[in-house]
Amino acid sequence: MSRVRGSVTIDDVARHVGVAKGTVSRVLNNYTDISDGTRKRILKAVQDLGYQPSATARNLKRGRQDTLGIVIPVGHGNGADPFLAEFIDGIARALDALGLDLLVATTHSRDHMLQSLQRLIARRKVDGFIVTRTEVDDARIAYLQEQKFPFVAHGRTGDPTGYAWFDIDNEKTFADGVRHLYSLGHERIGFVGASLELNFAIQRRDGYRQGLEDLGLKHDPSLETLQDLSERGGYSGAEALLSRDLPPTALLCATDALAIGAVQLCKKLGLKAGTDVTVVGYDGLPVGEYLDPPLTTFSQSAQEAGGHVARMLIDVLDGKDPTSLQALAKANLIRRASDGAPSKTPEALAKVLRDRLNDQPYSGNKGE
Amino acid sequence: MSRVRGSVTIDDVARHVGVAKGTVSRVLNNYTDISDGTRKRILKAVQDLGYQPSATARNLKRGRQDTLGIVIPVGHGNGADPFLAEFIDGIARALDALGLDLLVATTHSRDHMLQSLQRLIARRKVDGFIVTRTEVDDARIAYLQEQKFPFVAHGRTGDPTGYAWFDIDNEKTFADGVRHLYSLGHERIGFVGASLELNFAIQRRDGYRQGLEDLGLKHDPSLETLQDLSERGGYSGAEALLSRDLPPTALLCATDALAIGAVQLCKKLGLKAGTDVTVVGYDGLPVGEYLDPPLTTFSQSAQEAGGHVARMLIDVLDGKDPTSLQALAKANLIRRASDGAPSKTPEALAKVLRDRLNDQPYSGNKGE
DNA sequence: AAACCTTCCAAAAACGGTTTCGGAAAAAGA
DNA sequence: TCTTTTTCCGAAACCGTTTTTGGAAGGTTT
Repeated sequence: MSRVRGSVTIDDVARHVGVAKGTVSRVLNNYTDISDGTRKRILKAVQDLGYQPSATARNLKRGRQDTLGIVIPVGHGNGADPFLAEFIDGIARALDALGLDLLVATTHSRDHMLQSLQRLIARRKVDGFIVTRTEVDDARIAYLQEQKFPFVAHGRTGDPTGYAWFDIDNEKTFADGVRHLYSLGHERIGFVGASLELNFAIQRRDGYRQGLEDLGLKHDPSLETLQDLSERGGYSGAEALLSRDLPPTALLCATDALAIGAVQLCKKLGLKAGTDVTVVGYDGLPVGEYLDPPLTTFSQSAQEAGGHVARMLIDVLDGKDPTSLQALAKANLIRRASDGAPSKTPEALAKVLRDRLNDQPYSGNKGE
Repeated sequence: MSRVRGSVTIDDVARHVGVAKGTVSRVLNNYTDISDGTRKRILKAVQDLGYQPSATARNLKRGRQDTLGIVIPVGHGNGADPFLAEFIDGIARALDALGLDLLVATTHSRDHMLQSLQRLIARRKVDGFIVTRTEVDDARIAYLQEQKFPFVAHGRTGDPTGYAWFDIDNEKTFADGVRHLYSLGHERIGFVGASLELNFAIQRRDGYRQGLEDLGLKHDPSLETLQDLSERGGYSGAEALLSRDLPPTALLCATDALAIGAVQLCKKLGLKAGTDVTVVGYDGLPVGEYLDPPLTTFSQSAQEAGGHVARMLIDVLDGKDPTSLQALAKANLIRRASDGAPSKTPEALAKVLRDRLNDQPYSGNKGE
């Protein structure tokens, strides 16, 4: 690869003005020990020549890159996460204001993710990391802590001490979700969750259980199912729960993708979400609005979250104690039309379903 | 911001082995004038010490960053583009294989986009750019060409000569779309397009017109409408077209977002897409599958496109003539359920609509 | 045996900035 | 007027690599 630009360097400026390059540098970095006269002359020359310092040279001397990194896991074949796109936008905006940049690496396996992290650190391409989709026991976080490399996590791990994180209060949100459903009249409330490796999956399930307990509802384990984090998973999960002897009248889902699959199953069974069965998701995906029925969901602003996390990381880099940087945000309920008062008792629902629940295989055309 | 790591440098390795650092460098860069003995000793030391060269120092000397840039426009408040997320993934994967990285900047206005470009170039943070969402008359491309800075465009401009690009054959795809609808039995086919600043908008409209001409169908300008690139735009566009005296029985939409809005309007009018009116989109958004009805659409693999573009840019950096790097890809029809044979003649449809088309305002809850 | 190649590597010079050090000139104090 | 302090800036060191230069040691030719 060729190097293209014979750009103007600090030496050119210095020569042009007739000063030492150190002087130019000092002017540009706002040192005070420069007379007004030379400062002006130098500034003018900089302007005239269109000089911009080379980030590389500066970084070399300063030992800092002015670049933050994010390593994003791209799922097992499923499309890219719409949440992440907005999240990245939020980060990029916050960084832009400070003249920092964002390096994005994608990874497709756990090993590869660690490798990328190592490479970026060892080659000193970034000053810090943003870690997303934390797992209960997260190898990346362990590694970064061990290396004492600055980072901020979006989401917590099983042991959320000793590092900076920003997270949604999943427990509270899902407890609120249960409360909401109860206030609509539901008493048998099912939970379609995700595999417990991801920490938020645990938190959301716990929130669900806590919500039941708060209301004095009995926790029925048969009303809880853990599935793949996909529409397909939501489909199977809903199928499992609705085929119980006494099915739930409402399904609280850990993510919108799961909820979309659940709605899909209802449709197959001739059940209308929002009236026959209530389905609530989480993520606030914009597209939820165009589903039939429009999906009721919990939402956080991914963009705000990104900005927040970015600013936290900058604080860490500025030397703030990571331990003191831990923030919990709230998600808000967006009521659209997939929730409502139960139109049937669980018993009545069971009766309707017994007739229909024969063989209704999943029929999306995504997976295999 | 603190600099954190006192990592091992090439000097450490050299001292450890007892050679000059230049020698270590030559070993690591596969020079041939090193005896097998010292080569082995050095390699071992590198291994033992866990030495990784500093990207910054190397870049400074080589004048190359091993980093590519992408500046992505984030729309006017609408959510992040799901296409871009996959596109970026495709790029990142291709780069990863070569040890390159991707710098992502987001911008929210035209001016700001140029600024970002300038900054990244002047500070020499990237070796080349990937430009997305080309406009007919694209300031970014003009700037990059003027600066002779390497780049590849995803999509063409009005004058697609003199630079490397990768694009979908929009004309052909949309002509095919018309043909498909005609083969289903439609003869009055409407087009819901997007504002003509974006180059693909022109191409798609032209393809629509070409398709009509190929089939000997008369082009009726009143069956063509240009809208904002959003669900809301699709809604208004469909509304406009369906309220013609002799409405179309099929709507070909320039993007999925438009198609989603069009389906939304149909629903409001009590029309079922796929039977009463046919709606076809473009983008292959995964979520289209979960709409009611599942959306028929044209699809290209965003991930493949990203990989392709990345490899093209690397070719450019390797000195290939950009002019010789221009590729046209095909999009494929994904038939789901929003298309079908017309159930009514345009006259019959008009009659049904006259009764219903009173005041059915747009009722999404996104924008206002 | 002198002259000439090779082979291999040390030393030093970049790359383009920032930062430290120190000293000349000007200003202030005695 | 002579010292002391400030103000301002030049010179040089440094960041961690790559690349150029040149030369010592050994092997080949004449």
